[in-house]
Amino acid sequence: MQPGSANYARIYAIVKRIPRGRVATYGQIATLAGLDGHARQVGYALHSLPDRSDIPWHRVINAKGEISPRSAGDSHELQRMLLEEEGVEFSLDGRADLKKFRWKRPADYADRRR
DNA sequence: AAACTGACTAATA
DNA sequence: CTATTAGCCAGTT
Repeated sequence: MQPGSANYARIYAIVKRIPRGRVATYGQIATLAGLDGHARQVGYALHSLPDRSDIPWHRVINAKGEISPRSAGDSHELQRMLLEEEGVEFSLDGRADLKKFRWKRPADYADRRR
């Protein structure tokens, strides 16, 4: 983790809630985390994430339903593989059907905290 | 401190 | 479908 982890913590908290076989977009995460408009920040948070963290970072993809390629040019393949194992299917273009796999936060989970 | 960068998104053309 | 523009804002240099 890194400086200013206040926001990171929220982002991670949301990502952690993404159930198996589901994905969420950066913008969505940002909004759910109360950081509406900070989509990029979400990307940063995940970027700084240690490899063996318990955060299912691979379930976070961009608004096109695609896995965001990064300069490093490696882990995004792994990401796709992980998602496919969870049941998320990718078309030949490497896109997932957000209509089907997009995670939606349960409306009444509000009291679930503690 | 100013400029640059970036796992982004959405609206237009 | 691609290209362009603009909005967003923290981390790095």
